[in-house]
Amino acid sequence: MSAVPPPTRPAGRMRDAARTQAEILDVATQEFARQGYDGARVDEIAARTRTTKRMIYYYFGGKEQLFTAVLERAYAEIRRQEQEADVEHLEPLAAIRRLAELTFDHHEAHPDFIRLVSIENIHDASHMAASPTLSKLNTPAIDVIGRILEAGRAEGVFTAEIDAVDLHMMISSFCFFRVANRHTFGSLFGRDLVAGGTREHYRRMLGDMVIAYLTAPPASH
Amino acid sequence: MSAVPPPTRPAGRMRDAARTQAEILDVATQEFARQGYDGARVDEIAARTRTTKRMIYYYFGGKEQLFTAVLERAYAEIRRQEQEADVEHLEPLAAIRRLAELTFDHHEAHPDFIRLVSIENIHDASHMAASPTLSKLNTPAIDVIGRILEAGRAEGVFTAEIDAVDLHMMISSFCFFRVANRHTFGSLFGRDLVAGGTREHYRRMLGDMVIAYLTAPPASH
DNA sequence: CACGTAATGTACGAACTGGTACGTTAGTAA
DNA sequence: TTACTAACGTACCAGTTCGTACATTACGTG
Repeated sequence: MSAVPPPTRPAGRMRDAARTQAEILDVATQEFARQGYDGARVDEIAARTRTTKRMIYYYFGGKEQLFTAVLERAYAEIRRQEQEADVEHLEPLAAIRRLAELTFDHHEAHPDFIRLVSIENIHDASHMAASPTLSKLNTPAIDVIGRILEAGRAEGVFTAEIDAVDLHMMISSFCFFRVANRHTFGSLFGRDLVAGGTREHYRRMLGDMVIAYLTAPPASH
Repeated sequence: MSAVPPPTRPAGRMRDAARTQAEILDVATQEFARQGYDGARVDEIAARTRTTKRMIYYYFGGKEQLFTAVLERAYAEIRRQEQEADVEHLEPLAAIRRLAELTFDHHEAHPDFIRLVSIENIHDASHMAASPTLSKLNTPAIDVIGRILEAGRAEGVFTAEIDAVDLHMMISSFCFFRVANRHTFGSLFGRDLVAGGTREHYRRMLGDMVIAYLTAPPASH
């Protein structure tokens, strides 16, 4: 019978500022996403870390700044993935559908991020407003959409008069709602929007919706 | 110089259970919507009431049950308004557009309700799940959409194969996102989705989107 | 190998927060 | 009028929660 082994640290340096900070951010992201800003506990975040609460204040200053740091890292990751998206070599119709699908997949793959955004909206985006990093965040996705829209209109396949930001909003709202509101929606209508087999169904619905809007005969507007 | 007058009660009975409960629910709705569940303070709710904290526990039992009661009343009000909607005398196309507009207007008019739903989703709809009132809530809007869809297909104007719940989701997602995410969206893209002059713009966009989807030529699906 | 500093751990406190024990009063029915 | 109960108020507590003072140690540098 061996005693419970003491919690082993990952090999390497015992003191590693970068790793400690990253670990705190990882745990804090989970904790904030699951419990909300006020629901999350600094002690709980610390306990789930290899280090102590002292380090949270040492590196981040406080709960508020920790949450801001969590948001900043989450958005940075989004932007990174957005820049990887390569759809501009496609025909405008295919490009838009592909972009919508990438947005769709991204929302489904990052429910914690969706929750953080919901939480930040409950707080009137006060952390974002106070963060130079976040308020000056440029979003490459908008430029991509803008160029596709331009190409599509030049070719005559897009009839709708909509700009890039609004189209991005249309796509995001569908993807965001499906993930963010799945609990109340499921409870009210008995339908799990994120259930296994439904993914392709909603993915196609989104693409069809966006394409239908962009290509609708002008009469119906 | 007269002293500050003691807080005068509204005329009538001094002790009125129904009025006290309603007042607590009013304040609690505001407080929960603005601060979130964990951010809201029972003491603060009580302080903003004509009565004391003791009454909250007397009538509702605790913070958790108070939040559930707030949710129940908010959803009851929604259902009441849904039942007033009278669109089935219209042509299918006009009926759907009108229904979408009513949903749109309702979301814009009740931002507190939107926030409560966001908050409840952060908590995985646990209060709804525990409330018999809320989990057995039937939603007349779905039946209305179902009948309009049927009529529209019978007339041949609707080509899309979509059921009532999914169409409701499509409409709700647009309306919900616009209100719920206006803060982060505004911060990121510098566009206020709920600004004064933009209402008609987004209202039309929603209607066009839904109609375009429902009437799109089958080839594009 | 000494030494300075960044990095870390321990212990603790002040304020807050949900909840309750206990006492009081307005309204009502007989 | 009297007596009873629903409705209400005050004071308080126990546990929690963010934050910090102080001590300590690993690690790079010369």
